[in-house]
Amino acid sequence: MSKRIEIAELLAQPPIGAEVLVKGWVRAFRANRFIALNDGSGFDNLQIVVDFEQMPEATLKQIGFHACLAVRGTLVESQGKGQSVEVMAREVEILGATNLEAYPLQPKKQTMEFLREHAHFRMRTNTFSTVFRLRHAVSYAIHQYFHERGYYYLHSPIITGSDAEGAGEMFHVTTFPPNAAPLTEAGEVDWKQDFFGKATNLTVSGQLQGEIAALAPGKVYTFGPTFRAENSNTSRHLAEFWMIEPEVAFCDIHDNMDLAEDFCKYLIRFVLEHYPKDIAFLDQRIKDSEKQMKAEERRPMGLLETLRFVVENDFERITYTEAVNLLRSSKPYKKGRFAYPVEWGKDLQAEHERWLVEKKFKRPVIVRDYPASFKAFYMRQNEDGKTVAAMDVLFPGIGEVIGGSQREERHERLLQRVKEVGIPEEELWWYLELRKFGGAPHSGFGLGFERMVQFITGMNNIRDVIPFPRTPGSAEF
RNA sequence: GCCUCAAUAGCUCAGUUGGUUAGAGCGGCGGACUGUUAAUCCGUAGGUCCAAGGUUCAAGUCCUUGUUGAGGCGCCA
Repeated sequence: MSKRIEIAELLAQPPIGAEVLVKGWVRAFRANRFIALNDGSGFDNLQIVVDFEQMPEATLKQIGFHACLAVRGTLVESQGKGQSVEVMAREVEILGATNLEAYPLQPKKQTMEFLREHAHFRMRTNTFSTVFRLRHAVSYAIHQYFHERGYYYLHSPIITGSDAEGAGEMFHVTTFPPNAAPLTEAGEVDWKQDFFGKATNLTVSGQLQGEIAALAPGKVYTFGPTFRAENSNTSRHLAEFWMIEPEVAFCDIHDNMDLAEDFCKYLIRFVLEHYPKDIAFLDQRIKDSEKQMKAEERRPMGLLETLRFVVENDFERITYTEAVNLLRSSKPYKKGRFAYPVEWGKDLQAEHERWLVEKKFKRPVIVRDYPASFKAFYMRQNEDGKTVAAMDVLFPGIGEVIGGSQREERHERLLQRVKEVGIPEEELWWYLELRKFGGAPHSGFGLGFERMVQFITGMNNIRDVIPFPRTPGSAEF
C-alpha cells in the first residue's frame, strides 16, 4: 500500500474496503471535515473525510484551498449524497502548503481577465482544467483522424526563408544585435551575414511546404505553431497559434470541402463521446453565466445542443456569388443595417458572414468560388476567369474556422498570378518547379486549432483556450 | 491600426448635482458548529480610489495626457 493510485483510476473501479494512497490538490475544504481532492487525472474530485478530532491541529490548519496533500486511508461507500465513494483518511501529509493570506485565487467565481493575469495558477480551476483537457483531446483526435485515413504528419519548418506566403505580417528571426546589424554599401541590413545567410522569419503557414509533400507522400497534414505579427486585437486572434493544414493530391475543391466538413464533425463527435462530463460542465457554466442576461444576449442554443446540431446536420454550401445575392435581398441590407457595402468583388465582412451563419442558415456555412482579386495567388483559377476555387468554413459565434482552396497546378497560370501580385519569382523558385515536374491537382486548407477549441468549449475569448497566450503587448509566462 | 467602455479592499462591485471619517458581498484571520457539496453563524483586520498634471474653497466624482484591461471593427485561422 505504498503506491499512489490516480483518482481517475480509483473512481473508474473503486476498490471498496482497500487501503489507498492518493495525492492531489485541495479544490474545497468544507465543514472542517470534507476535502474535495483533484490530482489532474480527470474531471471528478475524490472526497476525503478527515476526523478533525484525531487530526493534529497543525496539519488541519494547512488543509487550505489548493494545498497539495498525500492521503492514506480506507476507500468506503459514501454516506453522503453527491459522490458514491470517499476515503476515510487515516493520515494526511502536507506536500505543499498554501499561504492563503497571500494566495490570489479563491474558491469562488473569478473573472477570466483576472485568471489570465494569474496564468500560472489558472489551470487549477475547474474551467481551465476542463478546457485544457479538451484541448488535449482535440489534438489527439486530429492525429487519430488523419492516421486512420492514411495521412502522414508533416513537420513543416518553424523558421522560413520565404516571406512570400502572403498570410500576414511576420516576426523576423535574426542573430544580429538590435542596434548593430551589419549594413551593405547601400546602407541596408546585410542579411547575407546573418545566421542563415538570408532574411528569415517565423512561419505564418506550412502550406507551401505541405504542397511539396502532397506531391509525393500524397496525403499529408501539418499541425504546429504559427506566428502572425498582425496587430490584431480581438477575441479570435493570437500572435502565436496552432494550425492544422492538410494538403492532398488528386483532390479538388469539392473533395476539400467534404474533408473539411467530415474532419470538423469527427473532432466534435470525438469530444462528445469521450468527454461528456467536461462538456456538460461547460454547458452548465455557460447557462449559469447567461442567467442574468437579457434573452437576446443569450446564445440561441446551449453548448451541448450546438455541438450535437453541428454533428448531425450538413453544412450549408454556397458560392460567393450566391452569398452576395442572398445578402442583397436580406432584411438588414434593405433596411441599411450593414455597416459595409455588399457588392460583387468586395470581400464579405464579419457582419455579412454572421448573418449567413446565424440568421439565414443557422448552421455552419461553406462559401466557395471567391473573386480572385482579394484571394491568395496560389488559388486555382476557375473557368469563368473571375473567381478562384477558394473556400471558407464559417462557424456560428467565431466566424472563419477554416480557409482553404484548390491550388493552381498549371505552371503558366500560376506564374502569371505571381507576376500580377508582384512576388519576386526567385523567392518561389521551388514552389513553381513543383508545377513543372510531375505536378498534380491538389487542395488543402488551414484550420485554426484554437478557434476549433473555442467552438467546442464555448469559451468567449481565444486567450482562454491556449495555456500561454501571446497577443500584441502581452507575452507574460 | 481605428472606435467605444472601464480602472475604488486580495476578488466582484456600489459610491447621488463635486461636500465631513470610503461601503457591501465574497475571500483572509480569530472563534463556534459539524455528513458537507458555493456549508452555516458570530467577530475582526484590510484602501496611494491606475499614474501624472490641471480646474475648484473643496475631486473617488470634472478636464488633459499616459498606462493597463475589455468589447467591437479591420487583417486572418
